[in-house]
Amino acid sequence: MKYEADQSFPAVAGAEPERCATCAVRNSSLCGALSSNEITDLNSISRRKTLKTGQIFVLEGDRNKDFANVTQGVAKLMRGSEDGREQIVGLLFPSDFIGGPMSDASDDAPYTIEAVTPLDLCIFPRDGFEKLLERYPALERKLLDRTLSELQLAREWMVLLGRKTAQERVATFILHVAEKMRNHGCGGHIGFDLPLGRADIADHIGLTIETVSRQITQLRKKGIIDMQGARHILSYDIERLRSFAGF
Amino acid sequence: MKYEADQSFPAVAGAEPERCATCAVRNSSLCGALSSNEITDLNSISRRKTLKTGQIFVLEGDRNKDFANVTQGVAKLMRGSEDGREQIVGLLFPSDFIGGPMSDASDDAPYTIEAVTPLDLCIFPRDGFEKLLERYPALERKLLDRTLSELQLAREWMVLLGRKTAQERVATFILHVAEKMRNHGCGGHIGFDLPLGRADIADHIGLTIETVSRQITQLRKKGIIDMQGARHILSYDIERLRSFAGF
DNA sequence: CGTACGGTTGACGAGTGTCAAGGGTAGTGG
DNA sequence: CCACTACCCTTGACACTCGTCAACCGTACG
Repeated sequence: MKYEADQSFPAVAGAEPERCATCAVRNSSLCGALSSNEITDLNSISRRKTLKTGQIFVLEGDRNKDFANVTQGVAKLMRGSEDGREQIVGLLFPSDFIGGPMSDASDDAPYTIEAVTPLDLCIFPRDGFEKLLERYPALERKLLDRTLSELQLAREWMVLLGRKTAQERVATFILHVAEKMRNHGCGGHIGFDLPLGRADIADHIGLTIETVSRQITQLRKKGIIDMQGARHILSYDIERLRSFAGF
Repeated sequence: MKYEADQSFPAVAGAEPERCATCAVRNSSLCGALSSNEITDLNSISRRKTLKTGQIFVLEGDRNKDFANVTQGVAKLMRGSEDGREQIVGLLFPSDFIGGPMSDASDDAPYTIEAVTPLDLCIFPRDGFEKLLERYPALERKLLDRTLSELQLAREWMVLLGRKTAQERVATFILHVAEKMRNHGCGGHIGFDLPLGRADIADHIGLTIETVSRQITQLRKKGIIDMQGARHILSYDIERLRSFAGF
């Protein structure tokens, strides 16, 4: 694990910090709300960090002092119980934002965040970031937009968990990840590597490993999807797959 | 159904509009972010409306042109399929806000909103409200706070739907509503009327009417709760009830 | 080559859904 | 004021999906 903590790049007026200008999520993340000049302020309080697969960014219940952008990789947001039950309540892909100014509660982290692939983060200390939220309304507005989108997604997932069958859950999950990976090749077909193993898929869609495995097998036998190894998924007819995803 | 549409109260400088000053959710709703002077602007674009039980405010898929505050009563936020399956993704209590500036999608309503009790709303046209969001940063900040809280709640519900047993779901639901109704009498006991019938409870916690009914009976027989009629719930030992709610 | 880990498959059982009947309660009309 | 009706809730019997437990397979890695 390497730190590049507290490197602040003194800004040349009008010029954008190098590492922002070359950042993979410069425009798709929250940073897209900021001009080259404005982003200098954000860059000056940021530090980068890389996590290996399985490493934990924050642990449920810990004091959460940092926000972050995901610049590369995938992370899971999860909640667990003592008796071993676990629910993944969200996935974080590049350009997603971690944390929000929680006014209501203590600032304890409500969820554990863990890297499911190698993960690059751009981390901002809480205090500094909140000051910038006040200074730049466009930044706060973009955070609001993102939060609303996540709320809508969480509610779609409530429909999945509350009312869909095992088969529909798996089909919906595949379509969801395909969209997030932006790998749905133009012609209505998809092909990509699942970032999650069977256990994580199960914890995300409210099933067991075995049921997930069986349903994937079913979809294969029906010719809805094709697999190369356990992780690589292919589908040549997204519409057909979508018809298996329920409502 | 009565309208008091487009009554604008010309503001005396420094004075608060009458119907805001006497509003039950003046401080607990989004309006709490605004001073007496500022709220005059919001009042001038607002209109009141009362819905009877079962009436629909917006229908899933319809063009949603209004935002609103709930001033009295309870509404449900739901999503349904053609084949009759239905999931309630949220409940709206007094001081809750309806709608959000959805930047990403079309402005079609993603959910149906229906009154489950007589419902009083304070409605704002979308355009006017969004202008006020820009003019008053405190208003937008409060909307962000609220949205973050709802996101957290939605994710708690994902845990319920994904990993809890029928019994835990019912216990969690009771505790949740008790808290929302702010009727948990000081001494660790609660007593209140459920705003939802069994069918709506079932659609909210991802079960069937029959299973909900059976689990309530179970909790009664175990002495965890007591009931007077089908709607009024009593519990003299919240901690014990909480221990049945899972994690 | 052996071990470990993740994924698959099978047999079985538990928990919840489905179908059906019966009971309470509130509102309506005679 | 009482009976009738309609609706919601409860309860029972049974079916089925999905969870549990266990064995097996394939691949990666030492």
